[in-house]
Amino acid sequence: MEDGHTIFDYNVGLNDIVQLLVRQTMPPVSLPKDKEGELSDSDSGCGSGQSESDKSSTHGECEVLFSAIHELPFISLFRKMINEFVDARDLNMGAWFEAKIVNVSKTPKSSEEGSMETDGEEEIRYHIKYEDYPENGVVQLSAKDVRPRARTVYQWHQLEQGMIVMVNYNPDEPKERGYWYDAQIQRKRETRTQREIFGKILLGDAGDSLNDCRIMFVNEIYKIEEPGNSDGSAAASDSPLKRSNGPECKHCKDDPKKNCRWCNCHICGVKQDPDKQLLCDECDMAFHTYCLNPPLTTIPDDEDWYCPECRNDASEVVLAGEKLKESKKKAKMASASSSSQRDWGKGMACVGRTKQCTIVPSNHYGPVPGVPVGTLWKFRVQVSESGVHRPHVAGIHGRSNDGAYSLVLAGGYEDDVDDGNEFTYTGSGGRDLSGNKRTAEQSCDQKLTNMNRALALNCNAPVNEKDGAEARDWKAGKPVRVVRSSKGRKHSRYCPEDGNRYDGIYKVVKYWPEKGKSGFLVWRYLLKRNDDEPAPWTRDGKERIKKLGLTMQYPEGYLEAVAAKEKEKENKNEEEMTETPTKGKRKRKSQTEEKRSPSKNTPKKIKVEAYKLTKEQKALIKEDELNKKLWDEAMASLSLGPRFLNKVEEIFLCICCQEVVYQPVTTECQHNVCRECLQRSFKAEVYTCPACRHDLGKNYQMTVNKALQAILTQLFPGYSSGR
DNA sequence: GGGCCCGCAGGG
DNA sequence: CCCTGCGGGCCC
Repeated sequence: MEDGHTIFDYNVGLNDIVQLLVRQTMPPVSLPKDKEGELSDSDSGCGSGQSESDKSSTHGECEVLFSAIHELPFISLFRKMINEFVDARDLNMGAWFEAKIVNVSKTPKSSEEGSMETDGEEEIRYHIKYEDYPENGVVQLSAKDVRPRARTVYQWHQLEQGMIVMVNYNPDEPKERGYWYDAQIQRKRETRTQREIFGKILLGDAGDSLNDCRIMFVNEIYKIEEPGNSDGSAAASDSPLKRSNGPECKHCKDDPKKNCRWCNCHICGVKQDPDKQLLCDECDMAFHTYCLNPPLTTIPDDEDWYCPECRNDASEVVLAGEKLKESKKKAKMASASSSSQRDWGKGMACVGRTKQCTIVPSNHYGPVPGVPVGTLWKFRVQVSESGVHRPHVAGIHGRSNDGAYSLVLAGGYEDDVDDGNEFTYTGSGGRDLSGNKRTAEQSCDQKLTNMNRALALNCNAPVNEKDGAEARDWKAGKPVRVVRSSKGRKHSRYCPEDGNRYDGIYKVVKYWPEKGKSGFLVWRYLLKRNDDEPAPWTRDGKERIKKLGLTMQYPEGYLEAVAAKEKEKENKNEEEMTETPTKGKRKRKSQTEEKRSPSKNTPKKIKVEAYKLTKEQKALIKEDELNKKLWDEAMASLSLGPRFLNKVEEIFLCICCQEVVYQPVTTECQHNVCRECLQRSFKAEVYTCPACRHDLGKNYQMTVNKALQAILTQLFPGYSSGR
């Protein structure tokens, strides 16, 4: 994002997924005042195990390179250094390569604020050329990344634990020859047949370090040359024997006869015409100009070139301050051509979910654990979030080859009758929804497809798409969760006065096609209640609702937002009132004010019946000794009644998948993670606890906490299905 | 109070 | 990807 722009400038909406990269601020380039201090920096790998006093003793007997530079006139220093053989670090890999100094320059050290003010400090830049990579040209490096060429190979007996040396290592293929890295020796072992050295590979600024790496080439371990501590200038001016690196290409092992799509043309792999191979600036793969489609006759002039796989369509890129491109889907929607100026971003008409029910899968039959009969939500979107009825608008939720999981009674069809324990319901379809509508007049016959077929499958009888069917044993049919909406109140006295209420489980007794009032064929269903939990309109049901403290649920922040709006309105009214004081009419309390007060007070006023654990559940909790602390915390919430389960869900949420832990592994650092999630982490070579980054070790034994799994399955029956 | 029509979620 | 839909807020 550009400075001064907000998420809104990019038209990012609720629930959009965006990818953000934190922009790196360039670290200030600095040169410590004391050169010695810099060289003893353990990260640079220099110093090779010398004591501090040893290091300072080198001062004074230095040769030109790396000596107390600012004491010499710069020009003479420059002359003496040029053409010296050095090892230079590749800042990306952290490995050292043979190089030659071609120039030395002094640049003022820039201070942290980026001002060009110099405080007398200057930085020496070495301009070097890698011997084996002439194509890299001249590279500028600071002093810590350049040092005298290594020339002393250690004898086996000279190697000791703790020493810092230069070794050949291949991080990708540890048994193969690789590049030259600094390493600290961690272990040395000798058997009759083998000599083993294990070390910590030091990557300098390119990365951390790699622990416990087996060094394959123990006869080629080099001493790191001390700056200025050489046996005369010969060593620095004669080219020492070249060290051998691993093959450049790990795919073809540099075999010139093998075609290779990695180190040569990515399309044909043929090792010819290197001058006609273009390098992609993104993936670094090479491409023959003539292998491209269409082929290029000349090398393009552009500074950057991207291969067909990496090239971005410029018209798809969103620039700073530009709005996101409309999706193809949205472009096709009727709204695209509409000239409506309405702001659909406000209110509950078009909001997306902010939560998702994960304790049961979307194709779950039966009650949702933790949601008792009588639960009341203001908006359909909340019912969706709860998992009781997932579609935002649709009346039936189901799958045409499985069955229906839930439905909403909202009086959408006037044919329907409802006497609470039994109701008739009309299927969906048969309407012309063109013009981006969600509902319309019945304008053609309904078919027993989609949700209509789904609901038919709940009936305990073979499906009949022509005549319908009646259940042999209606209670044996698949259960349907039923929600009644206040919108149905005009036809049914069983619907709530406000909002949407979960009324329990019903079953399909029969279904049949008939001519509706519209004159078109509709599918009709008879459903009958089959739930042990008392219905909300019964005396028992009302009592239970009271006991459980079930009150209207509003979306987070909704009441506050409405109250603020109301206040604004009243302020306006107030002004008008003062202008006409004679009317003196007492203002009616606003509707929302009336609603808010009872719901706010309920937790205190009405004592909620505590959640009751069965004996077995209690025993299982006790058995889960590893999580005693967490269970103690959860048990303190038993008094919340059904909300106890929300607490448990929160406590045992897997930090990786954000669902209740499944086949949980309880780590030694007291966190619970799904075994699968932890395995995924290990596969990515991250061996730490996902919750706290405590190191678990590569060989960590993942033991599923069986007691925890058992109790969670009891509390959330069915939560593990589909995982 | 009723018509209009939007985004969203979900199935197919 | 397309199709479907017993919501819901704003405007007339």
